Amino acid sequence: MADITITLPDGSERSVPAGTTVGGLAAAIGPGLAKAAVIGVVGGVERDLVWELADGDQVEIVTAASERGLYTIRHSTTHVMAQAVLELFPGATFAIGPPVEDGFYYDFELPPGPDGKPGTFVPEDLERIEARMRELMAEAQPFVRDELTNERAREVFAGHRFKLEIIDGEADDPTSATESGLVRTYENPPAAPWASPAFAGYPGFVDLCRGPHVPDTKAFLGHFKLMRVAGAYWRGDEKNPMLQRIYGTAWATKKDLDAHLERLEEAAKRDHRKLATELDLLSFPEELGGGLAVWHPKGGIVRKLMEDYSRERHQQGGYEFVYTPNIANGRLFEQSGHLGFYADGMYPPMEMDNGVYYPKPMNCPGHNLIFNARQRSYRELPLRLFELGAVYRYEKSGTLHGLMRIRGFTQDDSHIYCTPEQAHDEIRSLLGFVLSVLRAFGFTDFEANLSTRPAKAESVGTDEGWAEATENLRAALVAEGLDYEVDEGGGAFYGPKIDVKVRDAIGRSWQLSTIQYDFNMATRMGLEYVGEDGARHTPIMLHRALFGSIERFFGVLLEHYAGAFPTWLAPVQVRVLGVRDDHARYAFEVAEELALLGIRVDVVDASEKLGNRIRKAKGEKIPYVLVVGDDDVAARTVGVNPRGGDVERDVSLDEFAQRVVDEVSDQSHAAR
RNA sequence: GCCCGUGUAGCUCAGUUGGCCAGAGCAGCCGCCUUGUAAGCGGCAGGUCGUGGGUUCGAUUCCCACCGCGGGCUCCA
Repeated sequence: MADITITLPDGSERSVPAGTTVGGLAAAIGPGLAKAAVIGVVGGVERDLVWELADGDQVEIVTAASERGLYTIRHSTTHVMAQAVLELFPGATFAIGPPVEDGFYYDFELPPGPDGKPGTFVPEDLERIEARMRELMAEAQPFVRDELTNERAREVFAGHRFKLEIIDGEADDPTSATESGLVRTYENPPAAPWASPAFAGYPGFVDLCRGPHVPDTKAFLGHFKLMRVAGAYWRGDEKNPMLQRIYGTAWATKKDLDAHLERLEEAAKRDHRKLATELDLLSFPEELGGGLAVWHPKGGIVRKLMEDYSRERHQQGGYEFVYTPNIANGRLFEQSGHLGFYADGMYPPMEMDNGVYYPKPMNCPGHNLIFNARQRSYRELPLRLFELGAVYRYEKSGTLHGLMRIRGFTQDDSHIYCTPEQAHDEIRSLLGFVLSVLRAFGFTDFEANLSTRPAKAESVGTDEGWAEATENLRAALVAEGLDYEVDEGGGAFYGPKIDVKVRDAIGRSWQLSTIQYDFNMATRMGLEYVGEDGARHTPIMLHRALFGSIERFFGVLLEHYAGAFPTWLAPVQVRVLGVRDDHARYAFEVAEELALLGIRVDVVDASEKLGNRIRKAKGEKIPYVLVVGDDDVAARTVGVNPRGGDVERDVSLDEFAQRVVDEVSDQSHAAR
């Protein structure tokens, strides 16, 4: 047989016998790669290891170490899960089951129970399914690719209405594909035929799928765990039936799986709702209503420090401070467009004698009224209005989530009005300002999304306006050296935007800041300024939130620091403990001296053993515990027990005080 | 809003097949101890068992509804 020539990713060519498969090529390159190969990418298309290569193919071997390999493992694992479910629950059918970040899911519909409603999984079912999956994996059933005609596919999946919709092209499935009349499937031939066959002509499991898959149900699989069951609407539409979704996680090695589970545990430990209770920061009293929080003194001081710092920076940044009321006449929201576009997100109206009032869902209409309060000149632009504005939004009850998603919150909201000529520089400096403030709170790892114009019919403004605005945003991202992804068509109808995301201490990404153009509201609300030419012009209006929501940002910070706020933000910075009762007088003297320097300090008396008092202080994550005893009284010193550091004895009080003052000053100013 | 789960003291949790006054640790309060770097000892107090119905001789336990919370879906101009 003649040889064929294959091109590898490094550009090198290799001759192999005709009929060589992807797996065969991997073996020809080396035994290590043969073992590690999960799939191949042939001419840009992912293929199974048994795929036969053709002369001239460009081939890349994909291993489990790569993102694509891992995706394949997760995708194959979810097939095995579907097989287990369909076998264990006769009459069950299935919808889609793609790999997702960290794992996979599959959506099922179970046969109706005695009440006529579709069945549901109970948590114990997950154990049964997982056990069956491990048995199926042990059988090493091959993943067998096939292509069927539409007619044949309709016969095979006759009992599976969701699959029929996919075959007919009515529903999208990211992992299956129908094209040119042929339907691709993968079969897993079982060791013994199923008791109640679910697919015409097959002894066991077959699924619509474009693949590729691992070679068989044993290879690369097995490091997985079924995590939870949840409801999910078919095709993501709440008008459609709700299916039962099972989420799982799967990894290439046991080590990776364990590391993932540990990360989840770590995240659970950092959960801001748990820490908020433990550290007495804030609470969500049931009596107050869903999605509403009260701030306790310890949380209140941290919030105040955040807000003080924000105000200070904004003042330096050329912002002007404004205040607008919490409710407004419905006419304002008619004019701004909120009642037209955003009514679902607003609290219901209050009837008053002279009209209907709504709690404000956003601050922009109020700020626009300030702009409109008198005639504006180009000489006063850019005009930057800033407010820590409380807003209320009606979030559906099922979406509420601690501080991250609440109904009453405070935006650090700014609206900037400038001339078209100023926009480029203004956005550039705005983005720099945003990043600088975020850095002061300990975030160093940023990413951004640039969202562009949605379908024209849904959006306002001119092509030129959108193009220039988008270009200004892009230029700012480039100038700041920020990694960004373009979300094509992801902008709001009124303008393009940048969303800034940060990575926290355990690598999670949080979307915080946003910078948005608004081509809509300036026109709707008749904003105008008089230009150098004496004519009236519509200003460029920008929305900008930095923390986004003070509440949510606080929650993110709390999780980022795992409750251990840096000294400048810690509710209590220093706790003084006298060794015995008779050191109390000196302990208070120490506290007083520190307090005079603006340090937040408290004293706990000696009614408990020192060790226990230290333990409690550590539990409260206080940055510095000072222990004072006989030696310290005599020499005006302190014993310093810092959070996460070693104990230091006989430190002069003045020296310690200076250290704390310097540390606070350095930390809160580091980003400038 | 929809699906599943869950709801016992301020917090973390026990409470066998429905059966006498519902338990523990921590936290709180009161004593004792007088203490040098992550839990000294004793006592006291604290609960309409989420709320409201129902079944039952009897309900924290079983059923229904509602509310809150958790995980998802949807939503987030």
